[in-house]
Amino acid sequence: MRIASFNINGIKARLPRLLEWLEETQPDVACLQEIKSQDDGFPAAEFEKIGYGAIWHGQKSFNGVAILARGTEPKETQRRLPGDDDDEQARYLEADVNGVRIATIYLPNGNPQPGPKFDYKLAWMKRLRAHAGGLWDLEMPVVLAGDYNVIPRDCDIWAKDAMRGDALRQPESMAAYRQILGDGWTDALATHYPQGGIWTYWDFQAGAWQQDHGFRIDHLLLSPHAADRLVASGVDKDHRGREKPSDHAPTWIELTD
DNA sequence: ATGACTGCCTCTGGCAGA
Repeated sequence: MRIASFNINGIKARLPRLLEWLEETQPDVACLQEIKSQDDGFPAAEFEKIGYGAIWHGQKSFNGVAILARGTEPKETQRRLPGDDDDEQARYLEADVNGVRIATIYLPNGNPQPGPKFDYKLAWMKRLRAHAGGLWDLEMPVVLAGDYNVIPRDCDIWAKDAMRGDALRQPESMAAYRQILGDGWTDALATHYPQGGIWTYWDFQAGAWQQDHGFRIDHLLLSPHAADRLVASGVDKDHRGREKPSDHAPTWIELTD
């Protein structure tokens, strides 16, 4: 079972790239972020045509998440991250697919920091940790897949000192991420690439892609029942180099059936 | 380094992204 996470940065602008990627790599589940579309603009029929069921949680202009499943309909279990009734941002969606609980996560960027946006990021991470605790208690395979907007380690970025003042690399956000791992969640790509050097994001600006100035911010976190089944993981890097790409590359894991 | 790119909705320029 292949489960992928892909921040597509606009589902309308990226539809050709997205359909091409689905047909080429045939993921069983695709967790999407930044669809930047309202619910009624979501191109569900396009996915149905190539055999994917879908659920989505959209928002005008920004954010927005979706889960696609090959040959089945994802069974929605949660539509928003609990813990703040005033939070209107579409950043979380969760479903069961073939016995695996899967969440698509678009964690707040948090810039500029310090400031209210960074406070929102840290509060959101606290809520995520609390909700993950409840999922842990299900004692089923759980995969928390998404754009975490956290660079976990020095070896997860092209230069040790790059992005130093950025919300993606602040001690508080890195510590909050480590805290979730400390609860027992497995960072799949860190397991397979302990030395780092594997990127999931390259900025559109300043020739970052051409110079391979990237970093790793898209993560798949696994509960013990999922981690036991983990056999492979990777990044579909070549899709970042195509025409009109997202600034993120698809990131995936393979679980045994 | 002030910016660089890109998508979105449209106040077609301002905002957000990372």
